[in-house]
Amino acid sequence: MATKNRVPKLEDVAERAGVSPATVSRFYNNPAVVAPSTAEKIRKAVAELGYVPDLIAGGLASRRSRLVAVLVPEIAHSIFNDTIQEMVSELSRDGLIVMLGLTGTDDSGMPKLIEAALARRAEGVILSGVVANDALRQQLQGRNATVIETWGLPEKPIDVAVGFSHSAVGTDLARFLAARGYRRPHLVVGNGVRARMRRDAFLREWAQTGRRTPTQSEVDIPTHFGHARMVWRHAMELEPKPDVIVCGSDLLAQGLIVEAYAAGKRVPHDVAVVGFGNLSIAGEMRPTITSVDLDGARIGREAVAVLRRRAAGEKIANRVIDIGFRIIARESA
Amino acid sequence: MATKNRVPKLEDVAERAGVSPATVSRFYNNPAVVAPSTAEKIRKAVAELGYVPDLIAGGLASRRSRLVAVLVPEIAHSIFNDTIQEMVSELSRDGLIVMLGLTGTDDSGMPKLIEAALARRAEGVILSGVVANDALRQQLQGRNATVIETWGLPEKPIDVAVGFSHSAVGTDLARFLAARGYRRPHLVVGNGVRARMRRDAFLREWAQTGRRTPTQSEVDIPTHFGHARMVWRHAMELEPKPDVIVCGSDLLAQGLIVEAYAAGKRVPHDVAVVGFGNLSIAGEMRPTITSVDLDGARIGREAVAVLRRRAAGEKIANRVIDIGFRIIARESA
DNA sequence: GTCGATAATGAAAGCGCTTTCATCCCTTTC
DNA sequence: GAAAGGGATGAAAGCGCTTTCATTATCGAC
Repeated sequence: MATKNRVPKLEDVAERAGVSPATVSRFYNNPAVVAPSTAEKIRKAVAELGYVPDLIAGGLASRRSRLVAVLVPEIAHSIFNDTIQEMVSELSRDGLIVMLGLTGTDDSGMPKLIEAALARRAEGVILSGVVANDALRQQLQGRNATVIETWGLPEKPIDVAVGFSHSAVGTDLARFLAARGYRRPHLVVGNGVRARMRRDAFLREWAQTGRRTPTQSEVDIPTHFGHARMVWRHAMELEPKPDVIVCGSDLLAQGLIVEAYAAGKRVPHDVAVVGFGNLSIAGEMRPTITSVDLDGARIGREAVAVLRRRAAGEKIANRVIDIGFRIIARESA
Repeated sequence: MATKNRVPKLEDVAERAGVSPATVSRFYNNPAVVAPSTAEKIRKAVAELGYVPDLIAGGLASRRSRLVAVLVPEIAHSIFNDTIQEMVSELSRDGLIVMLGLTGTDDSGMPKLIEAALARRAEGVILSGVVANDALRQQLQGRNATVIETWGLPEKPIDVAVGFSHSAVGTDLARFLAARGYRRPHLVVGNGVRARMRRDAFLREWAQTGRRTPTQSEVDIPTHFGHARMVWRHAMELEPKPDVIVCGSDLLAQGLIVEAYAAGKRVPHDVAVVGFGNLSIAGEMRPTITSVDLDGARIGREAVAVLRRRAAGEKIANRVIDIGFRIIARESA
């Protein structure tokens, strides 16, 4: 309101406060060095003018974008949401903003989004999943952005990775179910890299014990509630019937329980079900759902922690951070 | 790889292609005016150098940030996710990036995030919900950013609003249930402005017909699956028992159906349930859930359409866009 | 009182682009 | 064949900050 029709700039504040632009800049970026009385004058001028610093100009001059790109396949039904939630909250605490990019479940949007992130000179790029494409790896390499791959544990990360071993999940799940006495698991496998890694490890482990090969259904990712009808029908047609259905997500597991109810069957009495992800519904469903707990929020926290250490100039010794997982035994299996 | 240890800039491309920097800039921003042969030389130089334009510098010079801020309360369980999904996809098609901000369910993070958005000279600020705080309205006003309030229909929008009338939902729901012959609705009300608007309108309409006042439970927002146990218990203790439970979200409705199953009751035979939001599960649950369809994706599309029209210099005649809603009658009520 | 150290500030040169204005060189047109 | 028009390009002045380096003021120590 003070000035007419013009967004006030640093210079205007400086003039009004009777100091040089350099001092106003310091007031924002290095307040410790400006004298309290001067700071007060500046604060007053800022308030009167309604000045908001232009971080675009600032970013150009300081070569710091204060921007972190977070790229995920999708957000509508996503298991990544806890991770995103945590990252966005944490980053904004540091004055960083996040650019959200949706790559599509097939990651086809990735190249353009990475280019967009680099074009904005993002200080960090956080990807869900491991980048397989070599050209992309190249492009990400050698920029001065921290690149964090999440939800997987690549042998050679582009830069840093935070996740857990999908193979280990498959193996442990096989052991867990064998130990509980299940004989005929049916695997519901999402058509994505990670789901297949779990499946393969499961099959490998299961074969070790000389049992017969589990049956399988394939579903599109993200697997969700609505897939349950088809999976249920398929599973119930099998002969012999499976005694446990291993799902790629808790939502699908929940859906199967509902199908069971609707069909007058009981979980786990007639068939057991195990989920994946340990979403809040897993503990809230009736029966509660046995699931694999992943702590998505922790992935977010660790990723941000890496960014912070980089910003502080620390070397990152451990470039592959395994946050592990836990199989949570509940009522459904 | 071509240059050692230095991110190539526009000038480097120009030099390598044997043209002036201005021409390279035009190659990106106004390709129609550069001669095909020149364009080819530039393309080659760009590829060899691995050049990526610096949009921060570009933004400063052109006064276009190509950034829009999307501010929502939370993302982990959010009904806004379809809207966000749609907006992000659409915007990135236009070469715009989105800054995602989480304001918290009480919107306490809003001021800082708005400041952050303005500091980046965001071209658009999309808020979920209507802004009540006057200081914030002021701050948003008069910048040259398009401000879009969503999911509500304020009388006086800050700039543009895209949403639907929560009061109308309440009224229609009351009529709908009355027409179906229900007598004793129990309302589950989230402790937020919008839920209360629906509740108040429902009560008003219900009172019109001279029926007795519905019972209520209050729950925290976002309302979700896990609230169902408590709500179910509460509802079943009422005397006389409600014949229909009206929920603030489909997830809660789904939870109630599961509680009913677990208690050996049937929906809608023993008690009916209606949801809100028409998430995909509403149509997939057994029984399918009667719900209020809102088309969150459409809100996203309309918001982006407004941004596009502004960018094209059009005047926005209709500043309050009502996308309406539909009550979808299904099995649960 | 003088000297050196320290704290606070200012002057000015960029940061890597965009865009206006001017220039040059071909086509057309009569 | 000259004038007019238009297409393609270049030169140069910023965009609004940050940051280095220099300068001035202040203070304690001798």
